[in-house]
Amino acid sequence: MSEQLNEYDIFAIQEKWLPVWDELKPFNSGIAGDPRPKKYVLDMFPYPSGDLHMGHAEAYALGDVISRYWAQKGFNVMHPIGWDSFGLPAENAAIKRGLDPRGWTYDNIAQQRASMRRYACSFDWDRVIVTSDPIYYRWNQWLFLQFYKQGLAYRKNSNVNWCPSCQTVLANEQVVGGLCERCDSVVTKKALTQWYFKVTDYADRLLDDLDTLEGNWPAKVLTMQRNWIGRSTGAEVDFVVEGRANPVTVYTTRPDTLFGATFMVVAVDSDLAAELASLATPDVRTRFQAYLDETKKSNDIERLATDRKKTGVDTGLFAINPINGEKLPIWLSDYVLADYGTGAIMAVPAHDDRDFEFAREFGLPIRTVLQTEEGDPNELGHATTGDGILVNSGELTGLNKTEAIAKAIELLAAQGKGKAAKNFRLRDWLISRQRYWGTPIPIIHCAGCGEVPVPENQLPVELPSAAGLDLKPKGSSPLGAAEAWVNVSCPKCGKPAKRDSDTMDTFVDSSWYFLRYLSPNSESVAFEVDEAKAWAPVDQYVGGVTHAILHLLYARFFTKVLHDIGLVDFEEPFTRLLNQGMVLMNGSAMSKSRGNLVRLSDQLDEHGVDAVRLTMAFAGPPEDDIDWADVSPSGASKFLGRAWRLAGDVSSKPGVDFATGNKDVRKATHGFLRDFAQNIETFKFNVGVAKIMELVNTLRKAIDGEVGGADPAIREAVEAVAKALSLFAPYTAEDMWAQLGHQPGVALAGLGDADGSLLVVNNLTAVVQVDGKLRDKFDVSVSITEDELRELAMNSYNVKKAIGDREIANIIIRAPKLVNIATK
RNA sequence: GCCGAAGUGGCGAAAUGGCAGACGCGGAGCACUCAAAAUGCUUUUCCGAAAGGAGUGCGGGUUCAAGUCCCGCCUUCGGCACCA
Repeated sequence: MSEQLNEYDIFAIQEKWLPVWDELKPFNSGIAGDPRPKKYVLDMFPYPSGDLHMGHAEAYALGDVISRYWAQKGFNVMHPIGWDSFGLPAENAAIKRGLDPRGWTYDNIAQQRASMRRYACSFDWDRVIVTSDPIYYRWNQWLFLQFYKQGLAYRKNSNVNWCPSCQTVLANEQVVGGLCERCDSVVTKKALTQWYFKVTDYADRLLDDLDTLEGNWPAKVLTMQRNWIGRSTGAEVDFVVEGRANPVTVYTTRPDTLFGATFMVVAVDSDLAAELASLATPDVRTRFQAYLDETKKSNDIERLATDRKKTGVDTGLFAINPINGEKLPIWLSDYVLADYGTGAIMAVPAHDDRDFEFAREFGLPIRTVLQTEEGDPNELGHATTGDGILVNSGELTGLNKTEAIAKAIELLAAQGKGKAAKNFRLRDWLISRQRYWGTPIPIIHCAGCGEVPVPENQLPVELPSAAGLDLKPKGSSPLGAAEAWVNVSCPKCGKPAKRDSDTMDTFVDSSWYFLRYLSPNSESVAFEVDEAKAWAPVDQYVGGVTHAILHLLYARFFTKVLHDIGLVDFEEPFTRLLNQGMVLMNGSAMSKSRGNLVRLSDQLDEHGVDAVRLTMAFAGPPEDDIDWADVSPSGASKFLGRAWRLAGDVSSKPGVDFATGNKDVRKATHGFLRDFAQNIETFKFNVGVAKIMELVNTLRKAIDGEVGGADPAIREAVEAVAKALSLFAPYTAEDMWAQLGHQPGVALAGLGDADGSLLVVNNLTAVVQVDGKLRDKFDVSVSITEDELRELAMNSYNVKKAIGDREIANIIIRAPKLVNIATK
C-alpha cells in the first residue's frame, strides 16, 4: 500500500484513488450470471449545455447516495448515464458561431463526462448513450413507425402554439402561462399541419395508473399529473339547429341544469363557428369575421386575463333545447375553446360563472334551476355552483344535483339526444419541430401515395451535414433546403417524392431512453426484450421537479404503448421517484445575469469533491431547495478531516475479533448501523449524515479517553464510518479504508448489519412530568415496573415541590419511559 | 379564483402523540502557540443574577400529554387557471 498522508489533503486523496477506480470498475453492471438481485437506479440524463453546474452536482450527489447504498447492500445496481443531446441550445450556439451543432454538443459531452468522473459518480461507463448519435435516434424513428402502425402517430391541421422567437411550434406542455417554456417569448397561434402522438387514447390509463404510484412518487407530482390530464365526466347533448341538417353536440358536466340553459355558445375559432356564420345574415358574417380576426391577433396572455370582459357575436340563429323544446340563441365567443369538448356549450348562466358574466354583458336571461343555500344568482351577482334541489326542471324537479345528472342523461339517452361522456384537459402531443438538430421524422411524402413510412431496413434516416444549410429559424425546417437529402424516390411507387423535413420534439428521445441503457449498443433492436425483463422498470428515478409533467407523462405514455405492443411487461416505467430541489444563491436561482452564479468547478477546487457532495446531502431534505449561502462546504470538509483522522488512530489489526471490544462503543456502532440504513432508505440523507457525525464524535471521545485506539470496537466503528461515508465522500472513505489496512473497494465492502443483541437497551432515562411539564429524570432499568417507577416519581423532591399542596387527579405511567402526574 | 404543501433558535435543520431544538453553520470562551492557522475542549432558544418562567405562524379544541391530531384564520411557496 502506498504511503499514508499525515494530514487530510483531499486533493492528494483524489489524485490517488481516481486511477485505481478506473482499473477496478466497481460499478459495472453488465456481468453475465451475476447472482446479486438487481436494482435499477436512474438519474435524469443531462442536456450538454456546457460544463456541469451546481444543480447537476446536487442531483448526481443524491442519486449517487442511493445507488451506492444499494451496491453496499449487495445489489447488482445498474446506474447508467447518457446525454439528452438534441435540442435548441446546440442549434442556437451553432447559428451564433456559424458551426455545426455536432461540434458544440460533443465537446460539451466530453467535458461533462470528465467532470462526472472526477465527481466520482458511480456510473457504469460501459452503458453510455447519446441521443444525437444515429445509433440512438434510429430507434426513435423505429418507434415512430410502430406508433404510426398503431394509429398513434398522425398528422392534422390545427391552430398550434407558435413561438415567434424559436420559430417553431410548441407542445401544449411547453407553453407556460402563455409564454414559451424555453425563451419566455409570448406564444401565438398558427394554423399548421403537424405530427401528433395520440396520447389522449391513453388518458384514462395515464390517470388511473397514478394510483399505483401513490406513496412511491411525491404527492405533488401525482397531483400535477392528475391536474394536467384533467378528466371530467358529464354528457354530450345534441341540440337541433334551425337551418342546419345535423344537430350541434355540446359537452357539459352539468346536464342537471339543462332546464336552465338560456343560450348556446360556439368557439369563435372553430370550424363550426365559420359554418354557422355562413348560414347567418351578411351583417353577422361581417361582424363574425372582424371578431375572429381580433381573436386570432390576441395571444394567450391576453386571452387568459381573467378580469377580461366577455365578448361575442350573436349569430341570429337558434338551437332547440332537446329537453323542453325551447329556442336558444346561438352566440360565438372566444371564451369557449375550440379544441376542448365539441367546441360548443350550452350556457347556464345561473350555475356557471362564465356563462353568468356573458349573460350579464349581453342582457341574456338568467334562470335558476337549482336552489342552493347560497341564494339566488340574480341577487347574488354570481352563479351558484353548489349542490341543492332542482326547481322548474320538469322531471328533474325535486332531485339533488347527483340524482339529476343521472336522470338527465337517462332521459336524453332514451330519446337518442344525448349520452354520458367524458373529456380530458390533456391534448394530443404535438411532436414536429421546424428545426435542424433533432430526429428526422421517417416519413416520405409522395404526390401519388401520400404519407409513406420509410421502410424499417432503411433506418436510420440520418441528419444531413449542417454544412451549407441555413439553420436560422425562419418558420420552416432547415432540412427542407437540403436538396440532396430531401428529394428521394417514393418507396412505394418509385416516383420522385420528398422526405418530411420536420424533426421530432426532443421529449421523444427521453421517453424511452431508460430502456436503451439495457442494450446501449444494439444495432438490431431498440432494446432487448429479455434485458428489459431482467432490469426494468426503473426501481429508483432521481431528478428535478421541473419534469413533473412533461417528461414523466410522455415516458409513462411510451411505456404503456410498448406494453401494448408486447415489448415490455410492465406499465409504469419508474417505480419510485425522488425529486431533488434546486440549488439557489441568496434566495434566487443562480444566473450570470443576476451575478449570483456559483461555479461548481470553483467549489471543487476550493473544497474538494467530497466536501461538495457531502454538503449537498447534509443541507436538508433532498426535495428542498439548497441556498448555497446557507450551507458550509468548509464545515463539511472539516468534518471529513475529523472522520479521516480516526482511521489513523486505529491501532488494532484488520480482522481482529470485534466481539472482544468495548461494549458501549459497539452499541453505538450497531445503533448507528440500524438508524443509518433506515435514514437512507427513507431519503433522509441529512439525518444519515448527522448519525455518522454523532458516531465520529463518540469515537473521538472514546479514542482520547479510556477506551483507546487499540480496542477492537474502535476498529469496528471506524470501519463502519468509512463504509457509510463511502456513499457521500467516496475519496475520503476509500483512503480511510486503505489506512485501516484493506484492499481498495470500500464502495462494495457492505455496510454491515446491526447485531440485534447489541441493540438491546438495558438502561434508559425515565422522565417525570407534573401536568405535562418535565420535573425530574431518573436512570432506570428497562424492566422497571409501574409500581417502582411510581414510587421513584412520588419520592422525588422536585416532583413534590411541583405538586405543592394540590390534589393528585391521575397518574399516567408508561413504564419504563414516562410518568405524568395530573393534579386537580 | 380553485387545488396542494409548508411555517420550529441568528442560520441550514432534527423530533413512531411522551425530555422541543439531534446534527451542523455562525457566535462566545478556553487549551496548544511568541503569535496565527490548524486541532481539541466548553458554551450557545428567549427572558431572568438565580430560583424560575415562556416557547414550534395566530386563535380555539381533543388528550394525562400536541411541533405532531381536529376546526377556523394568517403568511409563504408550488401547481392549475375561461377545460363548460
